[in-house]
Amino acid sequence: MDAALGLLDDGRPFAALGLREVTRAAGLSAPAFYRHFDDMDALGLALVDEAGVALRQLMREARQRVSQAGQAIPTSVQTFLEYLAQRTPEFRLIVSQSQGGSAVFRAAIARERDDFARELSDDLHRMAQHRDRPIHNRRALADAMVTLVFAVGARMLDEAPEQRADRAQRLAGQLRMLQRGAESLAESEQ
Amino acid sequence: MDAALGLLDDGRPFAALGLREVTRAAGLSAPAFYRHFDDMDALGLALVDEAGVALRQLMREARQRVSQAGQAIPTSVQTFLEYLAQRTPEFRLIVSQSQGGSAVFRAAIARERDDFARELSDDLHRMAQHRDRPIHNRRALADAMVTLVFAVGARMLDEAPEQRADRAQRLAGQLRMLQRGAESLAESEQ
DNA sequence: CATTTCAGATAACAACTGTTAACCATTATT
DNA sequence: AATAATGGTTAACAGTTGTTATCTGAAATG
Repeated sequence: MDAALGLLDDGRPFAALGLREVTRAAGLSAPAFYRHFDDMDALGLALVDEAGVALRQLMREARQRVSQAGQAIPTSVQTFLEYLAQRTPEFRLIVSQSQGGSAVFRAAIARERDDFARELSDDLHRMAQHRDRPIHNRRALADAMVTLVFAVGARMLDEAPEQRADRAQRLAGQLRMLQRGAESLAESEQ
Repeated sequence: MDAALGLLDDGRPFAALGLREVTRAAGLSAPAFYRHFDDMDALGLALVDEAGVALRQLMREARQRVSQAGQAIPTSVQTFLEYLAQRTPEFRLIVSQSQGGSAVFRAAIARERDDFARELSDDLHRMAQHRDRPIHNRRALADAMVTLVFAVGARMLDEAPEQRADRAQRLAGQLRMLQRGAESLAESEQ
């Protein structure tokens, strides 16, 4: 699995990886592959699962930090940046497979993403009660936020740290727009 | 070029296409490929260019419709939906290559995307003057909108028309959140 | 009309692909 | 201590890949 991740530098899609190529990178013979996976697809799914676990860990960590330091948006973006630097290959796999994989893959990733959005939606609910500012359409807001974070994260993969910092700051601003907009729409609805 | 697009159904990444495979689908012999392109990369870039042209056409059309019918966000989303249905393979190529291609590809697509965002930003400027509601960070707003539209469009590729309609409606709501948020932030800044 | 360009073809190349069969140590299990 | 399971090996397979050299006919150009 590490060998496969290692081959996914620049935008190399997982589907363009060969079975033999992976075993070669792992220092094994080609038939040894079948001792571990039926298929290249099986390997890919295992990697997506692993990346999902890491993502959930990240989210728990972000929640904890927010509960201590407040500043929900900047803190979360900061945590996300650290995750990105630390788990670059896994995140690369997720974003690349989310649109460059077969149906099974895309379904698996969509599930991870939806989990993420659902939990964020719950967080927003709690925050809204706490701050006493209702939110217009909680689920749509969470969805937009997650979409934005993933898309910006994907673009950051190509960039140097300074550029990443710029983009992160812009991302925080965009998230604030979303949040503010959802609150404002809730008010003018009443 | 049509043959290559035809091979890109489900999430098949362009990088996983073979030269021989493409010529075979086109009803040609393999060496005939070299009469037209140096490389598979050259083919890919040509396709991206073509898709970019279609995208700019779309935008001009959307602008024209908005200037007649008003309703900027719903009209634009509607136009985008039509584009999506009509140019599915090209759009699929764009989203798949935007994260599953080599550096050259990603650069080419990023340029198209930034053009799109810049023109939208100008539109927003004009609209803001017209409506007399200033906007907080025009460029970031346009960027977020484009990001959202592309990401949602990508997810719609897998879906049936009814689901697409739902998602389009949600997208319109999310864009409205962004717009409203940008206006609200501009007000509270003064 | 002669000639060049264009767009195709066939044949052949070495290299690589995924997969299977048969075999071999080491490690666990009974 | 005997047996089974695990994780690896080599050899071989038919197919496929990208690329080159060489040839052919039609179309455009002079």
